[in-house]
Amino acid sequence: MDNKKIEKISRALSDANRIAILQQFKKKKDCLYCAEVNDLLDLTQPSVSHHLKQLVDAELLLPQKEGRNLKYVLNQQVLDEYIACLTELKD
Amino acid sequence: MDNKKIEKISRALSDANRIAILQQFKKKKDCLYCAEVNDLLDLTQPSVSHHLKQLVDAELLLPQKEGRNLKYVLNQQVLDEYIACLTELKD
DNA sequence: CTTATACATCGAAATATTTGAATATTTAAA
DNA sequence: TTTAAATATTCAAATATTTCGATGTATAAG
Repeated sequence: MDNKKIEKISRALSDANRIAILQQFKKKKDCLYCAEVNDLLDLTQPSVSHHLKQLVDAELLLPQKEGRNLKYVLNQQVLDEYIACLTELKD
Repeated sequence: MDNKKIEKISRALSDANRIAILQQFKKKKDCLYCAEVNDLLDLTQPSVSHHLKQLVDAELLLPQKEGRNLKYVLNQQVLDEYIACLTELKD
């Protein structure tokens, strides 16, 4: 993972709303629907869409269309790689 | 570690210059001097000072004065706690 | 085919971040 | 005690991010 990617993922994680989205996966084990995120956050739909886009662009979330709905799953591999880079900082 | 802290650390990590500073510890194993960071980055002294402040405010770096000089050490404990929070996201 | 639902995009305002010139502060050296 | 060196602070400009209203697009339902 290069520094540009580390920077992008870090930026995606640097917002309270986006952290809340990711933590919601702990409660809804496998996946989260876009509509559920709209209910979770105290923001308008375009703002939620913006935050989800940051997480998808960082590849922390993988989107899957289901008709009119959008389902997200956590990208554990990218998260693992990011954690590995941080672990390397510790020598 | 609460979400505010996760947010602050993530933001501190979301900049190419600050990532470069942290990675420099891999080469200079124990500590880094402020002057070394000024040499490392292609920025003016006030800008470097700003970036170091972000890292210190996030407690990723611990500053130690040495006369006129300033020495930084990596705060491995905070880094470990941050990594632990990210690991928890994976269920 | 028309309408409703789910989500995305655009545009603009508000806010935050990054940067550097100028200057201040602290401490060591002369 | 004057001067020089290392770092911090202030201020303003440039840029980026966040937010939301308005609107667009895709798909399902009637």
